[in-house]
Amino acid sequence: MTRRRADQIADSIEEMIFTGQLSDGDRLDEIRLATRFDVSRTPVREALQRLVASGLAVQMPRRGVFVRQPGPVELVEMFETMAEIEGVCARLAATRISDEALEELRQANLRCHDAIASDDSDGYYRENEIFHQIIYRQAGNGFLEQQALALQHRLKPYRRIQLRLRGRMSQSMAEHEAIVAALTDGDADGAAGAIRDHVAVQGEKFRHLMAHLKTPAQAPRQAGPVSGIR
Amino acid sequence: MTRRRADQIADSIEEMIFTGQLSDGDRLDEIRLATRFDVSRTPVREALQRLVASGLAVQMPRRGVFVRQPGPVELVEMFETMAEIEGVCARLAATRISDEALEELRQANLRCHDAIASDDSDGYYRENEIFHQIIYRQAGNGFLEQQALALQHRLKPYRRIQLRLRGRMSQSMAEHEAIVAALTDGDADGAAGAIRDHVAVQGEKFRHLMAHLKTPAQAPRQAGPVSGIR
DNA sequence: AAGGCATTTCTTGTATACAAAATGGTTGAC
DNA sequence: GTCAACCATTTTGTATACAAGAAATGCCTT
Repeated sequence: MTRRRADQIADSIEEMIFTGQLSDGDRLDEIRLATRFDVSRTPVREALQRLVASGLAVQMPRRGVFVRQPGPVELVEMFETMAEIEGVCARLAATRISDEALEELRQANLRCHDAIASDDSDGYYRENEIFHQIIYRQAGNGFLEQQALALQHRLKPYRRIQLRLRGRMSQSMAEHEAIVAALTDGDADGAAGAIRDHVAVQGEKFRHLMAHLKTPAQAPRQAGPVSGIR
Repeated sequence: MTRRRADQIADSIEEMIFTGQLSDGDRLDEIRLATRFDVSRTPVREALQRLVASGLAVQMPRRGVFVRQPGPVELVEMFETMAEIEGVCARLAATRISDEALEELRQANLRCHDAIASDDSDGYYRENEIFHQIIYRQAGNGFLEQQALALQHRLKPYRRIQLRLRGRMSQSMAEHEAIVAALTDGDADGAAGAIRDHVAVQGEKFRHLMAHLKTPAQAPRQAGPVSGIR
């Protein structure tokens, strides 16, 4: 699978948005990006279209493409949606999951545990992601799985932050174990409720962090076309 | 909002895919499409990218873009996902819906009823869509609403078919009323279950139709690059 | 005659050139 | 001094030109 230039550029810009090098309202200047990546405008435009399609940017015809960071309200909505979708996955998985997958879940949990023990935040994050992805897959619905993966990817940068909270990792672990227990019992509603709360609490924690860490003075949604690339 | 040429082309091609003028595996020839729409390759390429992003086509680097009609398995998965997402919307809406929206639902149902009385399949289809969209909105989560709308749009051509089944419209009506009743009572689980079954049965009916109407001999997924545009 | 290799042709991906629209600044009128 | 209209500049959207990789064709060998 040969990767096209435009795809790499899209990933790079996405990374820049995730890491905050580009913030909400910044105009994505085609020419500037083109010189930056040492290509012509064409692949840059294709990359921008991909970002627009995935919701990371918005396009105003004849005006340009602008970074579109979700505000607090939308973030809460996205986390709620994630929680509900994961709930659906768990409910379906409860009746469809294989014994092997259950075992994989327990293994992933063990590795999560190890990561906590060695205070390995990155490691925990990675294994936690795998844990959830196993559940998506065990819902036995490839389309749903893709939707869940897409949303998980989109929320990645925001999920990461709240892991730093004191005790959050071990609390999260306990919730994982409750989820596995419900899935083992084939308790559809129990599993759905458990994972729903598990994800919802992430959103809640994140919301708290946002409110405390920085009060971005409710940055104007319709920010002016100020380029953030220097 | 000025519409760009590329967007119009994307919609046109989407329409061609929906109406079957383009079928699974057909290669979307840039030059042919460009001459057909009397534009250069550039806007055509942008349109194709949009189709790829929305899942209606797949791109094989350096090879081209091909129509990607979901097969029976994926369709079942998509309907199941739609049923679950609508279930989520209903469950959230049960505690959030306004009295005005409840009244709108009843009105939409009345119009559905009229459409059945006058044997107006198109009218029923339209009002039915509105009914569901009200529920999406009343979930009180704009992000979730967008997801639901996107999936509803994607399943449009397949939902339409099964309405032709004898008695399907009146059965569907009855289900609608059960949903409204549950929402009125604030019965979250009841509403979720009702609409989930309501949508799931659509998928089921569709599956039956597929199996009976035409057995397309399981068209090869990796169809050759034969252009379907004459 | 069949199979493999080289060449040719065709298509995608990228760069550049051009057109049209929007922004910004300047000038002029009131 | 302020507001509006006009012009210049910048930027998007589209067309065309060019490069590189893939498929197709034909030739040569066995």
